[in-house]
Amino acid sequence: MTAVEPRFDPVVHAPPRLQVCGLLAVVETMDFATVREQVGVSDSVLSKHVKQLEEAGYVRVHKATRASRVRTSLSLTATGRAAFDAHVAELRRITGG
Amino acid sequence: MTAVEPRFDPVVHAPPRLQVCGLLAVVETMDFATVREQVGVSDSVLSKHVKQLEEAGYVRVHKATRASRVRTSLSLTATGRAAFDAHVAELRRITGG
DNA sequence: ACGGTCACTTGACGATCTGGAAAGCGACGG
DNA sequence: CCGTCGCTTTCCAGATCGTCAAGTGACCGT
Repeated sequence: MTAVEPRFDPVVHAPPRLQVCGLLAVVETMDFATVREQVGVSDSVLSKHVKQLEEAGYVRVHKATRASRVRTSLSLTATGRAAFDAHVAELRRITGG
Repeated sequence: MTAVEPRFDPVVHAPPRLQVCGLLAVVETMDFATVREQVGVSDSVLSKHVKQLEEAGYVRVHKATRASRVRTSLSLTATGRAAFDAHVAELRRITGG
């Protein structure tokens, strides 16, 4: 529905969020903790970036009880994938991909 | 798995500077005015970004009198090209390219 | 039931970064 | 001289960022 024209998306472009999107782009879902380790940031930092991605409608946050603990898992929404793809396309264009 | 450590270069990563580097990467030299038009920013903004790239040793600024006017032309230094290439490689890695 | 721990979340805060507007500046051209 | 061109610099106000500390809710051991 929402036409995603290739352009710079500041929500996606910030390094930590670009990494999160990049990780989520190749899997169906990834645990909060795993993303945090891969990105190499603190809980609070990841939490804040995830919140921004969530508010932009790019990431879905799912909480489920696993191993007697509430674990948070993240996944890209269709909108998020579109935004990420568009942004990557734009990056390639700019960087002479 | 060890946490992936992204070597983002903040000097190159900012949108306007990424664009400047992208432009300069495919030509030997480009006029200040042409870069300004391509990037779509004001004189002052471009000037400030160019200054940062220059201080990082990524861009060389050359002033020459042409048509009775001092024209400024920009070009990537070897260091700048290396930094840009490395950054683009990092972007591709992160974005799954 | 109660304190402690886990897995995040939120708030406070200082530091950094940006772009726009406008004044500055050196080199011509009239 | 004075004005214009082509940037440069300064001032400013807003946005963003990461750190640290405190907060929240669920669950576990005692």
